[in-house]
Amino acid sequence: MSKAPSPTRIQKKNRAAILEAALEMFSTHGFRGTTVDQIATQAGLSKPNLLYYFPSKEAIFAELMEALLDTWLDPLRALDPDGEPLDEILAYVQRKLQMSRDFPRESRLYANEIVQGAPRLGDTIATDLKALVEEKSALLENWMTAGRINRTHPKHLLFSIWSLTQHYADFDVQVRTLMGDEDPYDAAPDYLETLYRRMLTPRT
Amino acid sequence: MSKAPSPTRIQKKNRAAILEAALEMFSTHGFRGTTVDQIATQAGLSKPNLLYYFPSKEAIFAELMEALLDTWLDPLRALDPDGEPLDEILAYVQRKLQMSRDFPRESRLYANEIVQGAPRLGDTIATDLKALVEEKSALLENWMTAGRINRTHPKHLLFSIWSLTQHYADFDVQVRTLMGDEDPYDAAPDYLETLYRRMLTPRT
DNA sequence: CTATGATTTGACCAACTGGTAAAACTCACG
DNA sequence: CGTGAGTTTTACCAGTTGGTCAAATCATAG
Repeated sequence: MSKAPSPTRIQKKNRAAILEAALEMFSTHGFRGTTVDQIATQAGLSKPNLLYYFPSKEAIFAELMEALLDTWLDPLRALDPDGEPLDEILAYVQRKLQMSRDFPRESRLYANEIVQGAPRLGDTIATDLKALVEEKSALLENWMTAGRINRTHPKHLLFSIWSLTQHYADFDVQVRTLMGDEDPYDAAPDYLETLYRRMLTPRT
Repeated sequence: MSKAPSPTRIQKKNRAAILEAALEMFSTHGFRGTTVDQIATQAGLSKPNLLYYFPSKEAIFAELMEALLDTWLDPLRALDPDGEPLDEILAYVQRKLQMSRDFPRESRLYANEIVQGAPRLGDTIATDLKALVEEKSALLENWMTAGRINRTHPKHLLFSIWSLTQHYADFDVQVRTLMGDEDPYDAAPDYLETLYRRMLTPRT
């Protein structure tokens, strides 16, 4: 069996600092646009020192991506089959919007990766994400068939939720430039709630 | 006055080939992720030969961006104050969706730039785009005040249109992976039309 | 054909980048 | 305090990259 060497206090601190710095840099400059030196400096280390903690630039990115995906799908997983459909969906939208506000860098890291064709992520999308999406769109389909929400295309519904919420993180610069003083997140929750309520409330 | 040397046949052909190749590479690998050699090869030229037509990698990118922005805003410019509000908006949505289908690389190029903080575009957004957005959101505001469409936040309305339509180009890999055989653009027009119709049709 | 400007190429370079090796230092623990 | 593992630094390297330059080649008007 492989012995897991328990990390020292310094290891824990430095690995965390590196991942934090890497998230900052990768999310704004992309993988190729980020240098190991930049990450090291941002983390307060020298380049060889950083490479003492991670074997390569790729390894840092990979670890970041893995952690990201795990938390990224949580809001969707939480969509409860036993809840009230409209409430469940609206709550999902708000959770997703909250993630854009709280973890914009993670959102941009993901966006960067997908826009460039998901070169380091393709498999995970095709398996984990795909499975989850199939499960949840079947659930949406059932709710529609039962007449509990308006009929529409379940997958496009999911895409629209992702796109609308992540837009506030991914296009943050543009959104803020165009909104001036007004904080985008002041009106966004209301806007999205209204949108999906009108979209999905069953016609009586 | 500066004399504009009229481009030869070869110049026209090669400059076009370079811009086409650069669009392909920049949109999938980003600025830093693309090498001049890659662009040259893709365009069927040698690297020094490419640099005979453009002074630098930056210059290629800049020319691409300028051309992009011009066409990118056309659909919004076409929003007609004298048209029937709901029809105008729905038509705008479809035009934008059509652009995602026809020019996905341009959409991804733009997305790449914005996600990374618009380092080479900041000014244009703050001036040209901002002016256009102010004008059109005032128009939307008027339509709402006149009760011709449901009241909502005009800028968030615009953001939502951009995000929903561009998502199909920017996240193309993810969308197609999750939809399997089904072509996303089969159902997308209908989905978006329904969404905005329900969202905006005035309550009688 | 030929001269002249337009185009293309091969050789090259300096800066940068990811990564390595080994020496030097630090720190916890007996 | 001493000692060995854990940590950090200095020096370095090989490959890549954006870009230059002068020579070679090509196209075409006269």
